[in-house]
Amino acid sequence: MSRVTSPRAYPIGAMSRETGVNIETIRYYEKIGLMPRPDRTPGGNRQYTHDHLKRLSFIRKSRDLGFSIAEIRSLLGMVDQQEVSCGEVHRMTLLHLAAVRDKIAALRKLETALESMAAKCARGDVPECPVIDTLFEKAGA
Amino acid sequence: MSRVTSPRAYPIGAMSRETGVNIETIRYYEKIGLMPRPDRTPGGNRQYTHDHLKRLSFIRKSRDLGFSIAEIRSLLGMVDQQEVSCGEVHRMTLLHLAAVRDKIAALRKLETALESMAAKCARGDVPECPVIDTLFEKAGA
DNA sequence: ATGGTGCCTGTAGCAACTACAGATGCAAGG
DNA sequence: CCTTGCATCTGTAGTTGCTACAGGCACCAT
Repeated sequence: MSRVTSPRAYPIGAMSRETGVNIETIRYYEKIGLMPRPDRTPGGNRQYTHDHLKRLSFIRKSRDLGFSIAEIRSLLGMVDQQEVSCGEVHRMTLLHLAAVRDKIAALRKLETALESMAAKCARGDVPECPVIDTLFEKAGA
Repeated sequence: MSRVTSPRAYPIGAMSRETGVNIETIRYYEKIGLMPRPDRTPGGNRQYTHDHLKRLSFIRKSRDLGFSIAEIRSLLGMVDQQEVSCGEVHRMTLLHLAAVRDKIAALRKLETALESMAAKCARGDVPECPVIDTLFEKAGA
């Protein structure tokens, strides 16, 4: 049995399996320039290296953290130019954090509104529905 | 001076002003069948009634509460058929509430992750950036 | 050689709008 | 009556971040 812990070249399916990014998405990242074009086999199949894998994994993690493609592009841009300004990265992270917190706050308000709407509900199969009424309230009249 | 508190017909701009829904979006709602086609002036301009206004306002509020177009379509469907099942509306509201809570929980995790990443940061203009390192960590190796 | 995956390109679709371009409508002032 | 200028009109394309085909070769094991 051969130990294949770190194969020389990964086909796209392996990349997908390793990172959890789906194949179409990997090709999409290539198309939009987030992932570099890899070498091809004589037949035209993509052959990725371990560096590609690391990069794709970076992208995946960043996406999971809610960074936009544009933000990731900018992070990777710094990495690629080997000019990572940690201050800049920190700034981006805080900006993103603030956006996340805003979203949480907005969703909490929404949660409260939905709760109070649902609480009013008699839940019967009656035509007078407090939820619908609430939505129609002060409808610009 | 004439009191124009409730004009007979609203042009699209008035609808937009009253509801805060922007003009293109109103036309879009018409195209996808959420808003009915209004009468037109001889020249072809849309002329909305107060009922249209109420409906658009309903849509706006529902969107603000995070209901999807599909959900709103279903709510309005019940209204249109004058068969509002309050139990059904209640069920939809709770479902939506659950989705909102899930989103909040996910964002909280994300918040924590971003906080801890940002906290590690020396913030200097150094090439070694803890944030970048974190993102590259365990990159599938 | 052949079978069955795996991979290829290219296009179209999803949500829910937004942003034009280029052409009219309409209402008020002169 | 006519001009001026904002309001609207239609239709198409762009946005974000993918996903889902269709129709066709590549690759590898037997």
